Amino acid sequence: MTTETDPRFQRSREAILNAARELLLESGPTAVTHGQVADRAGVGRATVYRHWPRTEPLLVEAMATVPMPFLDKPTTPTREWLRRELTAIARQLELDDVRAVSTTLANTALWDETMNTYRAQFAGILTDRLAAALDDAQARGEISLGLTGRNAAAMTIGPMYYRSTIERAPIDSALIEAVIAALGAWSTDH
Amino acid sequence: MTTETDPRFQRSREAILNAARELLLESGPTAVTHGQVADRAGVGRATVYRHWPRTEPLLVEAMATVPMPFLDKPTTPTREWLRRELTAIARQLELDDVRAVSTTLANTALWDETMNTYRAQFAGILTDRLAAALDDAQARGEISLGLTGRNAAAMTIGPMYYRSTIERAPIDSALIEAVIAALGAWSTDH
DNA sequence: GCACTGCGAGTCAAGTTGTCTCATAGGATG
DNA sequence: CATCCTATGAGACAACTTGACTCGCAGTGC
Repeated sequence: MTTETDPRFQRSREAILNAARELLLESGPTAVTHGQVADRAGVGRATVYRHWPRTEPLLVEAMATVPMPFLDKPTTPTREWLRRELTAIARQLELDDVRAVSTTLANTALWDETMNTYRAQFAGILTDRLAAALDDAQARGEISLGLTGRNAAAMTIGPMYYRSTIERAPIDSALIEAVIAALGAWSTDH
Repeated sequence: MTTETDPRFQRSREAILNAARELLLESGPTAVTHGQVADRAGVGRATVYRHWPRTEPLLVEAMATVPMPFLDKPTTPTREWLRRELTAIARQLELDDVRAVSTTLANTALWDETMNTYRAQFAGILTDRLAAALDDAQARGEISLGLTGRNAAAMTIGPMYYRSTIERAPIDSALIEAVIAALGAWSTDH
């Protein structure tokens, strides 16, 4: 039996990750310390140090346990798929934990390389999936794109992200329709 | 002579604010502690406590010393004014300190009421100024708005903010043109 | 020069951080 | 069931941080 498969190891690991996530959501990234995590998780402080000698990687892994909004596999018509997916992202952004994770990510990534890697990965997935779906829609003649695939992610998710994290107001469907319309000229016969 | 006008008081205050700002930009909000600020500012630790018994208000005031991008007084044609102002905001967002302040604001405001007040104020100024300028442009017949004034700020600043803080990539002029076009139907004779 | 007061340096208790040790008990193996 | 292995909890520990307080000094206005 290796360490990784030991049930005791797994139990501690899960308890620590859950505690770290709860602390992040309740009190912010600064609350994720070895001591507070140990108390919350009901494990010894030494155990937290054994699993994660540094808090940053623990915070990254704890954040990764929060279900983040990603774009699902594209369906046609692309416009309907977009409306559905963006509405889903809007709903997710209303959740405290998604806001906490995304703003913590954007902030801590400025000074922590581990966080920056996670940020780049997160942004890359969204950009790539949206660009691929839109390229496909254009190839099928559903849209004549008004901007590059690279700019599409910023143009669609950007306004919702800003509304949710800076303005801290709900995302109305008019905003979603506006960003969809802003992508280019949609053909009517789809 | 009151305390506030005492040059010694002012000198300490400035040195502390500068040190706090430098620490924020170099190492993030967690680096802004009484001890580190005192060392950096070249003042005694007790002096920092005398001026700011708690670190959050110090952090807020230090952040307020960073020149943030705001929309300048509108000129006509509104489209030109917008292009100029958004380009200025884009340039500002490329600066490390503006990114640091805005992401710190979005993140810490989730758990700190002082920060949340500052965030609301910041967001409100941008939203109001943009809405006023666009309403005026519509009254003058320069644009037929495709969205509410309330959604205009998210639609224009959102994509640039997302590009700069989540994607961490430069803001190209195509993105700026795209957000301007997305606001509505611009008349050609202006 | 004189009175005032902000300041630096230092002290102190309480709490935190990171490391280490050791007895215990959970779990695999036979 | 007996045996071995090892993750764990409890605790000790030094180093450091935090927040509060004291006091002599020196910059400042009069």
